[in-house]
Amino acid sequence: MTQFEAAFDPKLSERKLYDFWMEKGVFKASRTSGKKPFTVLMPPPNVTSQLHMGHGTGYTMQDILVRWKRMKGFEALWLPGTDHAGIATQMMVEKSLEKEGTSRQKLGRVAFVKRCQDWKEKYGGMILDQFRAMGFSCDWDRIAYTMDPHLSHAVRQIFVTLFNEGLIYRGERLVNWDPVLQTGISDDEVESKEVNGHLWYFNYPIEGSTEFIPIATTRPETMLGDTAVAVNPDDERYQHLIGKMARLPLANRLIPIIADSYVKSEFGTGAVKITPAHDPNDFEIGKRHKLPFIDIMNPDATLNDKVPERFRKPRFEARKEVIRALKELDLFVKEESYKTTLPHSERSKEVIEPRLSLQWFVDMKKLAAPAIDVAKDGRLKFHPDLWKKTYLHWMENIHDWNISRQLWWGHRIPIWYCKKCDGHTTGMTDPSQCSKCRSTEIWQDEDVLDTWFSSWLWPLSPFGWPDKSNDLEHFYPTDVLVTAPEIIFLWVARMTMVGLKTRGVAPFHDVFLTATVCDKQGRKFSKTLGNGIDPMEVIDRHGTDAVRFTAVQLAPLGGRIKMAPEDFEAGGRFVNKIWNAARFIFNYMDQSRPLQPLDASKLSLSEKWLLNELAVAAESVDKMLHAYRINDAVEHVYHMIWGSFCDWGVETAKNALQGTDQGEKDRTVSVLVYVLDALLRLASPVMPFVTEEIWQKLPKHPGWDRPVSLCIAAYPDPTTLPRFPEAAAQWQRVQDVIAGIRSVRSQAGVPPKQQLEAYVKTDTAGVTLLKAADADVRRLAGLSKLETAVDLKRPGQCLADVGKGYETYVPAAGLLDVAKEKVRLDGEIARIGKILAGLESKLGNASFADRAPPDVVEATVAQRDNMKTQLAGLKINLSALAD
RNA sequence: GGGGAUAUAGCUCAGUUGGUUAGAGCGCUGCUUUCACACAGCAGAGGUCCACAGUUCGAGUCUGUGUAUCCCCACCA
Repeated sequence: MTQFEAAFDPKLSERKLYDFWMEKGVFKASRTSGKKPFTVLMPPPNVTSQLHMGHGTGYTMQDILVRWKRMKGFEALWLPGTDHAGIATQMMVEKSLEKEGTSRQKLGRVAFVKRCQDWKEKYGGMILDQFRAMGFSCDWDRIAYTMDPHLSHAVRQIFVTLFNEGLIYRGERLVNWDPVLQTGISDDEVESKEVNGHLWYFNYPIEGSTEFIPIATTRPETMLGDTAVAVNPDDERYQHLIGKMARLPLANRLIPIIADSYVKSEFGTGAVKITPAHDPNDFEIGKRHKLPFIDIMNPDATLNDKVPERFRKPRFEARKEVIRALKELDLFVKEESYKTTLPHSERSKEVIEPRLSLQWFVDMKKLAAPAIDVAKDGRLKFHPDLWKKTYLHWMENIHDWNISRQLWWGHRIPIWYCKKCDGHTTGMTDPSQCSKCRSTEIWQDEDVLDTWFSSWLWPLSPFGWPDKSNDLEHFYPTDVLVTAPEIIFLWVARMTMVGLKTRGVAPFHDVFLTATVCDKQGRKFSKTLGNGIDPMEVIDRHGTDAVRFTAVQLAPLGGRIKMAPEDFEAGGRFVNKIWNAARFIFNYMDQSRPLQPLDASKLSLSEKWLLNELAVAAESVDKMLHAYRINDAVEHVYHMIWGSFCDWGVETAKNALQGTDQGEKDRTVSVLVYVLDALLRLASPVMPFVTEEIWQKLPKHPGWDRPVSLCIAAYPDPTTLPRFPEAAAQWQRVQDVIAGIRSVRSQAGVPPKQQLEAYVKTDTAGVTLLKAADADVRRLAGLSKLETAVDLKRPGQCLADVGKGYETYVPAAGLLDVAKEKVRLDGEIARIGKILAGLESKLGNASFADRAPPDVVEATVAQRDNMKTQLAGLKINLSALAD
């Protein structure tokens, strides 16, 4: 006899079952199974990261989809992996070096890269262990890492391909320079933040005149790199100065006063200092007017030797020094408070310094065009749809992508420069001579590639691209990508572009953007706020199934998820409920008698209703999952199990189970097990552990398949599940009567234990139904006696419930509080009266009958009549109270 | 500055193409410790669906305006 413990122990069960799944290889995807593939790419987490509730929720959604498809008979592949996370990892390693009192410079490149690898080996696996704890059903045999040899090979291939097509080029540009990390970063790694700054006003003397030109700036220190002052060509105040020279204070250089329509006369003084090497706008103006570019900063954002010694300090100190110096010269005019938005580095949080440097770029325009098309014509869909606009907006205004990073951790740029000529050499193997002049004096670029330049190949490289592997042919394109909206540009858009470029097909047809997980105040989880929830901690407390269930139940399509640690209690209760329902059924199961197949001719009304509910629920779940409305699907599972199965199905079964008829007992258990089996299947993708634990104890039901694990058992198919719509509607009527009696009982303060008698006046069909369900009604409503008739005479003193198609009387001598009952009936009469009045006036409106569709009018009439009957019934009962 | 989203019960949210008496979970109140489960059962209270105007026989649902909150994008020194 199978043991059924009094309570489900997640800790014990989870480890055991995950090992069991691994051992049986149920998550492995095979190319040769003949099944249709369903492929999902796991967005590779950074090797450095820890599992947080964002992963917890987003990845659980993926797991649900994958498990669901697997059970539906697809060859489901969920591909796991990690990302080397260039900047993040390098930052972590540098920090730990700093603690040791050393630095990457002291260590040297080779040793430093080794340290990064060690770091990855040590900490890289932690998040994956946490994924196992979450029960994720990925194919671990296929795990990929962006620095794996064959993935690195793919990176090199795409670089070489794009370079040869002229889509990768080197240029001196103003890039977003992170002075802390000392590398350029892409536009997408920059975040604008509003800061309280100042606007300072200075005077620049005009050469050969006593006049001054006043300028305003938020960054006085950059004036040392000014190479012009610009005014609007139509600005009358400055017409006479255009073409003259100003003497740049402190630097003591002559700079021209130029006219450019970029300048807004109404802002500041209408005259702008131009620093082409340190401001993106000034850079453009500098190019237009062929101005000199003077770079006055070192990589760490201290001012360099292009400026007088006094100012060679960190940029913000230099700023103060410049102001002080201008005051000394009496050129300082005034200071105003000013709110402005400044670019900050996403990683180091430091203010970005626009810096002139030589970088490698990808020309994105050509790559973007097909990626725009697929989104527009629906080959690529977004869920929720509104993200399509965001995607298209970015694609249509795409900037070239700076892919070089002045880091050591990453894929080194496969370009060799020549000492003899200006040749750039690349190729799939390291060259030994310059491709242009054949010189052997060549050296490789010191920089590495942006991490995203490897992650954009995620739909390709793990499957073996650029080789034409069977895996690639089989699993590409993948099906759905589930990820956070923050990385639509960084990742989703770029994967789409490179997928189309290399394969001609978008790498997925659906993109599901997850909601952001926030605390109850709607603030994003952040380390500094300390408002985050540690998934491992809540798993420890409530179990993985509870965490998975709660996380996805709270997650609507898009938007925000407000989450608190105590929310997971709800999931825990649900797990407990399922466990106990199963345990109850087990108590009545006799292992010596085999389960019977479903026999529709022998089913009771309530059983037909329950089976019908199951079919309806399975259909809803299927529909919701297809639409990626995972929270709604989970909600349906919850209501089916708790509301329909436990509250009604199991309760009504108790009559037979606790009765004496052994045949009826066996038959009832068989029906319950059939439904339970289906429900475990239905819930398995969401709560894989508790469902498997129960399912393994369950004897095989002849109505179901029995593979080694529930994870690969057939998902309930709404098209083949039996349905009994008529019986379901009939049982609904019985439920109404039961609910009415319970309500009356509760309002009269009669304890549940106290048996009552009830008399129901109803139509012929109702009488037949209630007679058939006599035992059920008596049990569920707590009756010692139930009498039904069409022409039932109202007993004397009684409580009454008047509903649709029936009137119930409960003799209440000694129970009845006349005053209270009168208040209740008055309330009911008022409520029904109001509804009736509304319906009457609707029907009285001539244009309603005229214009509303006939079925609506018909329904309204029927409802009006129903209300009329109910109202009359209530009034009779009210007057009878006087008896 | 541009674009987008949201506003429904104390809280978090459902509410499909306009059409029966606007729903759920949590919380709250009352009754019940009946042998699956008190992590439970049963019953109940609680909503002028942000405001105003409009379209319509009919609006939580469609349109406009306003208000509030949030997000994304953007080079005004």
